[in-house]
Amino acid sequence: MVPERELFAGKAVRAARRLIGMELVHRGQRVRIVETEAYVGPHDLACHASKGRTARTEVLWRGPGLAYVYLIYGMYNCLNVVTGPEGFASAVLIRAAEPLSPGLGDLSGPGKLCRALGIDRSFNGIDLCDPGAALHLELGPRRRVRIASGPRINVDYARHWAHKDYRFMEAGSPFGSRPRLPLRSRRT
DNA sequence: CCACGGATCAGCT
DNA sequence: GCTGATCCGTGGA
Repeated sequence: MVPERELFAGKAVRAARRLIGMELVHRGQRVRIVETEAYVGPHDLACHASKGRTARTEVLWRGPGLAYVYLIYGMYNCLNVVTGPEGFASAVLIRAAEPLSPGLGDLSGPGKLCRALGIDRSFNGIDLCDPGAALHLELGPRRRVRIASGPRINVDYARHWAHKDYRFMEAGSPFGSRPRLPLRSRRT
């Protein structure tokens, strides 16, 4: 079952927490999300929306539940879920997942996850809440997860925004990216 | 037109 | 811990 779009229509931090434990499905391959980062809006210097609306980032303004896929360092793709009320540009980066289908290999990083699932920029704008979409989300089995938080990775340029605890990970998961998060931990 | 830097990763030290 | 690979998006001239 796909998640309600409303789950992503609020603040990015809330969506980032809720995405932990959800599953991504592409061509019959299935993964379980264990790590996310929130990019909370145009005022967040680490959020691509802070640079203004461009052809690349336009999907961030189109509404919650859509995929924002961009190329980083010339060689890796990163998958995000657009969040917030329509017109408030924010998103959640999917950083790592646990493989549920055989043969997927290591998904412990945003670039690796996209490479393993074959996600590239042609998926930009796809509706992740549409069960018929080539790539979509599904609610996993309902289960309580402990979530640890810490600062986002590689956003040192974002001044005080770099220190905010906008990175979330299933506590103790061996499938997250490094560095691990022994930080704050709380049940949701 | 051109220069610069990045929401990464693998491979090394 | 550090570095290079690799190329698009952006901003300035």
